[in-house]
Amino acid sequence: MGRPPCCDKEGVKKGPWTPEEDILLVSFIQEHGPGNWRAVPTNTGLLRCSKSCRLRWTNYLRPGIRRGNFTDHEEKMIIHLQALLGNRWAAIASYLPQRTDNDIKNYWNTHLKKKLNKIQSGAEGHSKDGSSSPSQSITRGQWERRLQTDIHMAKQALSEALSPEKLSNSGLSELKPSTGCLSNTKPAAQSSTYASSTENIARLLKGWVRNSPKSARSNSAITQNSLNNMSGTDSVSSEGTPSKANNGIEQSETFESLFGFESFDSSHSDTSQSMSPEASLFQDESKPLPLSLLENWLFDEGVSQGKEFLSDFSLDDNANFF
DNA sequence: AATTCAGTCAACCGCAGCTAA
DNA sequence: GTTAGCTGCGGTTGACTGAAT
Repeated sequence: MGRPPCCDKEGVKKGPWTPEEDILLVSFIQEHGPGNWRAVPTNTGLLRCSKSCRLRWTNYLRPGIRRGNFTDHEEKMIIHLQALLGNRWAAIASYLPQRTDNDIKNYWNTHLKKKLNKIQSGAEGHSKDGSSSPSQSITRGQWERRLQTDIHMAKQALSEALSPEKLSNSGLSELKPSTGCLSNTKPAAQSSTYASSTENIARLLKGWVRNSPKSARSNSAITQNSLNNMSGTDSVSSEGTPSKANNGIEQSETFESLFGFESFDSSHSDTSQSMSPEASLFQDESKPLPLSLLENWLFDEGVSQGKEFLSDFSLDDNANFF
């Protein structure tokens, strides 16, 4: 009612972003901070839909994004979190603040799925029964035991993964601040057309915090920063004040705070409407979320949502198991 | 050297939830 | 209370690249 349309379908540019477009977008965000995406195309002159601008920012230009090779630890975390959370990439990404949900999703689809399939088919190859399909070849009991084992391992690995000592000692220690806010591990594949320009964008962003964006951020912007990105490397902290996080320089600190769930401090309480259920749950805690809470939540919701596999589990089994 | 194939990933699409008018 | 817009999310697509033939 009376609102201008999000983006006109005609006259909207699609496809890969050019360095010039990125610069426009970054300069706008430098000035105004992320959020209010609707205003971006009109104010910058970009012939892009606001959605596209947001995506470009969150998946590519946002400071603190780590690109390229996933560490073993990250890989394990993704596998285990996926086992627990399902394809909730945004939720998973919140545990890996330097990775975008898109990246994690891509990595899952291109690497991990295959890897797991291989492992699975390898395992199935051992349990030969010959007469029926692999999935039918194991008895229900065997299947349940295997599932229990998997879940147990996932649970263990997740709690290990989320323990601070592990974080500092593990591959995640690689999350130490790097020289640039944008990745320097850009795969060669992309470098041909654009990698060098991301460096330029990175340079542009370096002065971002110094000229920190106007703190006035819409709730949605804060929500986006705190949840979608969760990196804390956006210049807008909770309460909309410039944080000391700057261009990914404070990444390890960010990581700490993430895993301490400090990002969900009470100042975000007004953003809960747009949060995912798990995010809302976390946010209400405003302190480290015990794994058991997460699990409880998962099982509260999980049975009804895509976790039907658990419904074959007796509740007693679950109770004993967890 | 040319062609085909497979892998990767940035970007788009459509939906759902929320909010403003 | 209703409608329409905004944002976020997950699934999917398609362009690009390198390897294989």
